[in-house]
Amino acid sequence: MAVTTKDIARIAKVSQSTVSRCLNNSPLISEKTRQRVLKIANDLQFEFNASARSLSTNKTNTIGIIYPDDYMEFGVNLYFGSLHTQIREMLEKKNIDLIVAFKENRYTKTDTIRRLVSQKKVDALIIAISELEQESVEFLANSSIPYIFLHFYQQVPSLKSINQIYADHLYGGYIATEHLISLNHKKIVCLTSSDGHEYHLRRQGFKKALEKNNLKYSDNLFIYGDRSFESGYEIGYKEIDKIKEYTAIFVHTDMMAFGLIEALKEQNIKIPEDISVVGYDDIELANYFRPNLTTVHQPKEEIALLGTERLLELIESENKEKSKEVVVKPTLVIRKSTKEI
Amino acid sequence: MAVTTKDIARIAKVSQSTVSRCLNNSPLISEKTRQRVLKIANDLQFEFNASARSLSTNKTNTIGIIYPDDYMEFGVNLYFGSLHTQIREMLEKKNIDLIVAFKENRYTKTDTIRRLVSQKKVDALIIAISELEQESVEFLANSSIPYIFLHFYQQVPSLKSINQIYADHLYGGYIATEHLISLNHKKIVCLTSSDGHEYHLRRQGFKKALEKNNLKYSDNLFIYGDRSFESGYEIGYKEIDKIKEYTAIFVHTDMMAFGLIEALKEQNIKIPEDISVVGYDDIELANYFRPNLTTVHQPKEEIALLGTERLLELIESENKEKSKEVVVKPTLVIRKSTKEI
DNA sequence: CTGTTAGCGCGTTCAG
DNA sequence: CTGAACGCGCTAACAG
Repeated sequence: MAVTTKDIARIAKVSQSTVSRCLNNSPLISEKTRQRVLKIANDLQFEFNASARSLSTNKTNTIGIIYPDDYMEFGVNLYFGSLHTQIREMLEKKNIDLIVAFKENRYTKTDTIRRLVSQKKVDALIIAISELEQESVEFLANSSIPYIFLHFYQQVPSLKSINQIYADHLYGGYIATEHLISLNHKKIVCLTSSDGHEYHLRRQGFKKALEKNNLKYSDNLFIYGDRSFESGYEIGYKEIDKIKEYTAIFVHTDMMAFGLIEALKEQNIKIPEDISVVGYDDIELANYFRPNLTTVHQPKEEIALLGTERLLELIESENKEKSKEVVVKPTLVIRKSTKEI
Repeated sequence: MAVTTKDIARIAKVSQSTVSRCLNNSPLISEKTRQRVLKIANDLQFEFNASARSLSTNKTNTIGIIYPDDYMEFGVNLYFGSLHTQIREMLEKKNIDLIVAFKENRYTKTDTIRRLVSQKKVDALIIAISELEQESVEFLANSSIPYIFLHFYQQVPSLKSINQIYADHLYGGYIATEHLISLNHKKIVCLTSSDGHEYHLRRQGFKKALEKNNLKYSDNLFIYGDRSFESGYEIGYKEIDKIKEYTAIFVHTDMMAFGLIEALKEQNIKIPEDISVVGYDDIELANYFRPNLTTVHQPKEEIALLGTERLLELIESENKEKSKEVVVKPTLVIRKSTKEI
């Protein structure tokens, strides 16, 4: 049987409330009884009953994180892995547990965010998905729970502003393209994805760079894939004629870039001699594939760090009104898949 | 403010316990009041307060999973990704939340398993690490909480047996080696890891296959790395002279195999023409790297499935006495990195 | 079928 | 400084 404060009280011959005070470092306790009680608690390996404590303090010491449904898909997983590491690190320091979840239960079709909050299972929520129904966003905004969006960048008109931190994808698209242009490439094509607002922004960055450099822009410059290795590979064959007309290609996910490169290699097209390739994400794999991929580094560590910091601040300060948006800039990592012409 | 059963009771003009009964599908409630109460609860988007409920039922509807500390390292992450997917799937059906944790808090140096159990934060525990202090194992065995070890295969002498499910690594080592032998390879070397009991077993399987086929075995046939891509790559250079003496190499992790292959390619050694390579793990990446890797498939989906199934069974049946060990066999996936000579 | 009561383990007044 | 008493929200006897 688990040991309770009552048990300790009986053994120490004090009241249960005294035990509670000792264990919570209340100042109004004599040093002597504190020592005695602490010793007993220690000997018995006492731990508070989390439910009871939560019930009376209204704090669970648990936070929830909502991951995208395709979290476990290859590539996505890689992307979030390092984010998760950062978050873990910070929570560990505060001894906060982490419930991982997805926005919807696929069987019962219930909204997990709403459930976790309403059930008071978590003290705060990290939303690590980039798209969320307005309804859920409003629910959160109207609830009293602290939350932070990582990777969210859509305005919800009915709300002034929400706590969020995200990368500047337009800028990422811009610097990738600028890099190619600086290497004298003038014929640049783009492999992107039709779903996901971030890809839209990356396309805009691409366009902006072209226009700034007086290169001709057209919607025709986009080839659409689904972000996966397989998709890149397939397009490397299907669209080979089109791709051959260009000297450089900007691919909107590293995984697609790897697939594409593989297909091109198989068709005896050399990277970067025949065509330069820039990826996006900078997943760890970019170091392993040959040629090492030049890519846009997503500042995931920074996002996780700043986001979690902010969240902990919100939890502790009870000062939930001030909402804050932070935009962080991606950077370009130049490796071996791009070359001057 | 959150709505409680008391609020509903007030509105419905019944007692709080009636509300509780309705919401818990108690048979002793008239259809009429049930409908009325349910409607109100629904309109108010009522959810039970998890802490209060746990406190009185002694169930949290949350289970914990303990991952290895290097979870986020590349490769390990990949390995556990698909395991996680399976687990999620099953828990979702039962509407059980998942707390992910590591066995020790690196800051406070406290034992997470003990804490989660003692605090009663979880109803059950999945231990997805392959090594654990005997002390913790005993703690679990003596606690009344259901738990299951995935990937554990060490006997704890003081205990009769524990709930565990694991892959047969000796067999895995055996079939990989047998495959090479069946392709007429007689000079086979092995790239393994010194830490981790599973690698020891894989080496034993290797030895067994050699001996069964009357091939000379010696401890000299082992090269030791640290399981990473980098390690495989480095060894591909450092040990090149040794490796060249063999026609096949059995590498104990896919990631090391990829690193090794890369290094060999750079030295103009062709796979599989010059040397056949068999990996171990069958991570998804094995489909992407060229040549596609022949490897031993870890039955991770099966482990996750059987393990979680068993755990849910334990939770529901309260029948925790019967412990059970399940061993699952890995299989060989033949791709392009091995060749007959 | 329904209401009343006690209790889960802990924090927190309120007295002393 | 300490103890008695109450409440957090819910389930589970026990009476009717």
